[in-house]
Amino acid sequence: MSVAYDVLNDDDTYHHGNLRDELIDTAVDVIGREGVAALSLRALARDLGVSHSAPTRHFKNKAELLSAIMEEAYEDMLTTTVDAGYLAGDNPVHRLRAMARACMRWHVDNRALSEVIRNPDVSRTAGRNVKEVLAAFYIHSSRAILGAQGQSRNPDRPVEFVYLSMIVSVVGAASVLTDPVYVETLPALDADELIDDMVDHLFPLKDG
Amino acid sequence: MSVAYDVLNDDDTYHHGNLRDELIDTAVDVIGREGVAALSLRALARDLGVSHSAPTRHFKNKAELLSAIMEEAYEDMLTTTVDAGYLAGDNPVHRLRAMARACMRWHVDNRALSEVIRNPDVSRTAGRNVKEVLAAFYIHSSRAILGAQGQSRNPDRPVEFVYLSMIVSVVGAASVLTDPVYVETLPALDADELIDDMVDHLFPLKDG
DNA sequence: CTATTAATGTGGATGCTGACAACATGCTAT
DNA sequence: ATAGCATGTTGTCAGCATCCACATTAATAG
Repeated sequence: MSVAYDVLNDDDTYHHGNLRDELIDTAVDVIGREGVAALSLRALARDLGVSHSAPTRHFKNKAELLSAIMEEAYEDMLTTTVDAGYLAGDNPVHRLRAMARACMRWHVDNRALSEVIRNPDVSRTAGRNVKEVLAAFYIHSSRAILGAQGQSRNPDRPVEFVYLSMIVSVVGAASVLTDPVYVETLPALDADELIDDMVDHLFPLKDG
Repeated sequence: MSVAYDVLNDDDTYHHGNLRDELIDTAVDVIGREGVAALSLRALARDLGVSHSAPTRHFKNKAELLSAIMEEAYEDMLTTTVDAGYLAGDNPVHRLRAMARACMRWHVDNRALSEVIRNPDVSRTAGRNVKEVLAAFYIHSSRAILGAQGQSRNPDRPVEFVYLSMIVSVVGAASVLTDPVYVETLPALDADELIDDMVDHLFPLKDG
């Protein structure tokens, strides 16, 4: 009894074919433009020309969609950061600096994803996957930190604290650099300069 | 004791008497327990034993309520930080350290308020008031930073960058210390220790 | 002290959203 | 071919934000 459909969509197949991925993509799009609060499963479905409850097949609810985005985001952040470390060569200090810089840049370059993983309402739903990624992140980072400490950078500061300083700086920079209030309040806030400045003070090139 | 209770119990007055303030209070309560996403004007109205559209008289919509909370939060954060600076005495380094520590503590001690002012969906609605508070915050901070630089702390680093480092550390620490994922992932994460450690590295007591 | 007005709270209506259930379609393997 | 499964559709319901007309109280002017 589906003649009505053919009138509505001429060349459309019944199945969308790639709904899950496109849901995530357009969701990230919407978040980047209007924020997490503006996200609506029904609006997403409309945008993709699909019935209002089609997303249910892929994400039981809104929290699950955001959770999936968070997982992908964390994985992307991890690989980006670790890759930058390896590309930086063998000098431990250079490697650590490259990792910190890459991680900060990732947040600035992926505003929407960063906003999602920094959202408490989302991170409250984090599962084992996310925690494993963060554990891996900690391992990679602490290895690099130990290497840099071998070159007399903060040699007697506990590794966990150095790691936390890095994370805190990254997350804080992401918050400040993407927050419209700070961006408007502070004159000439250039992301690259701030990132360089912070990395220099976290892990200085010269001995301190 | 409070008027609200009498209204709830038997002495049914038509007017609530203090609805605006109690809306804010219980909203902060809810946010602290369940997060911003769980906030609902109707649920607030129910909790306060008032009709579902009574809040409209005080806040046109949810965004306006959150905006009001943000304003109060910023003001509270400013005065707490500035007061701590004055109480720390005349030594500029001590003063700056006290301010940074107080600001971090404020975020940790006021999880819900901190969550609100770090929420991009909320800060997008920030008005002149909030921006003026932040401008005042910058003035107070940069004065303290200039004083500390007179004692050879980061003497040739631009004031704005030192200020931003402080803000970034504060905001980042707030994010990390209140994020369940990080709290669970990292072993024995003590807020006080981390704050002390970060303040020591931001504004060291000894010359560096 | 009273009458008028502004502030505050009520109740109902509408439209959007999340969530669930029953049904339809197309792919794949046997 | 056909059974089973993944995917998409329609229908429905409850919760919520928001708007509106109306009721009650508080404040104030005369």
